[in-house]
Amino acid sequence: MPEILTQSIQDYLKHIYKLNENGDAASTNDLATRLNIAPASVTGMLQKLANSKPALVLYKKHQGATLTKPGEKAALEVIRHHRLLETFLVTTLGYSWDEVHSEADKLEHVISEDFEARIAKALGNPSRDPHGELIPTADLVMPSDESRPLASLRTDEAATVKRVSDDDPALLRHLREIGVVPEVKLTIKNYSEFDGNLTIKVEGQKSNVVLGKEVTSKVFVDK
Amino acid sequence: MPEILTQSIQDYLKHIYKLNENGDAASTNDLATRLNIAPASVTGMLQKLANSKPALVLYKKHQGATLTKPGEKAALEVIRHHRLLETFLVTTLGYSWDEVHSEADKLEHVISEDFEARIAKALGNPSRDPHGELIPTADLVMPSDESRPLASLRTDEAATVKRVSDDDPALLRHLREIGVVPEVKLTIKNYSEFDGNLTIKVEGQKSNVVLGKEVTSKVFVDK
DNA sequence: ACAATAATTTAGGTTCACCTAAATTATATT
DNA sequence: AATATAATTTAGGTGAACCTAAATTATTGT
Repeated sequence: MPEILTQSIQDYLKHIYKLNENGDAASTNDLATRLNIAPASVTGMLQKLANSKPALVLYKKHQGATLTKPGEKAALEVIRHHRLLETFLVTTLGYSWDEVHSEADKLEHVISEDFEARIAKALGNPSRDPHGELIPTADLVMPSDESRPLASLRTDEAATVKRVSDDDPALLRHLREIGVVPEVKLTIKNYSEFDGNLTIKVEGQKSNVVLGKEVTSKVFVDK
Repeated sequence: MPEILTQSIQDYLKHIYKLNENGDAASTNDLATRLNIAPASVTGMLQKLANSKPALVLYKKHQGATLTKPGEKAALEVIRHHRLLETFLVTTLGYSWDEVHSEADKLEHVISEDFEARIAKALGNPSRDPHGELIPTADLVMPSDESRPLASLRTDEAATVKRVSDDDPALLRHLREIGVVPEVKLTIKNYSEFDGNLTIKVEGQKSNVVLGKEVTSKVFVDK
């Protein structure tokens, strides 16, 4: 039924996409948490999205939702808008990387394809946003991502920061302060079995930092 | 009741403001036409806006609506957003003046005060948009406008174009073609009593043009 | 295996902003 | 002044996207 993709539907698809990236179907509860709405409301919407033609999600009771091809294309369109906008806000209007997320969350739903094309061109068709996150291409293909969580590294391993999660401004300000930004190299000095903390030497920083899983699961690196 | 100004309410206030500029209260029918909705829906919304606290409009049955102070401030905020955005799109993204209106109509409702401040600064706090329309100041005061419709001029009068209506792309393309843009000088060569047509010599153009009231009522000039 | 707990769904609202059709009120014509 | 016409309002919907409370289904610990 939704030949019109409302703002709300776009948000559902975007979050289902992100939850699907971790391998499994997006659960009702996880979606409710991320969308800040009641689980019961999510059930209703998933049923609607699954029964629309074309179906945007694949949904089996109690087993969460997965995107169909059309649903994935729609999700990638929103994500492309979001990441291009974040890049644009930083590059053109001097926003810092912790300030762009909420602004992009509102703008992503209202810009035209023309606007998208114009900022993409003005920015030189970037492949990553200011947080290092990959930008879907104009034909809505998500480039492959080799990076893995910083949390998966162990003592003496070295790697390069590729991207960080963009949705927590406080975390972003902290990461900037300790120099953990895309393309910076780092080395693991110690791994603690008990709490999963990592002691890390960051390229260009005098002293080591100790980061917990809350942080290291949101930073992604390449070897 | 609306301590939250929905997109829809913002649109009502903006259009009531523009209708009020012509001296009289905004009628139910005129609003319905401009908002592309049924007159009955307008009545409902005007009642709501009049009964909200603070009241955003002054409304008496069958006599149309006028903005209250809070309503006017809210309207000017939307208009400031719109006109700054139009200026930004033209200056920064290379849009032409006939392409910006619909994009700004969507963006005006979602940008933050921070975004507004950033583009205002980047543009050097402009006082007019690309169509010459005055931009309300940051403290939401509309600068006074001395201009009058081109349609009010008569044979041998000369004037400078100050602004043109921004909402009809086809008209804007035509005006650009014949050189009728802000700050251009022109002289009335003839006025026709029968149809109100004006024959006009536009500065920098070889031949005169004849414009009907549909056009001359949407171009504003200063002596 | 069975109860306790957690996750999910169903059922029955609500609000917002629109709609149509019918009734009413204003305005204009003669 | 009476009537035709136009503008406006009332009344009674609708669909989208939420909500809460209760019921159901899954999962987990012992």
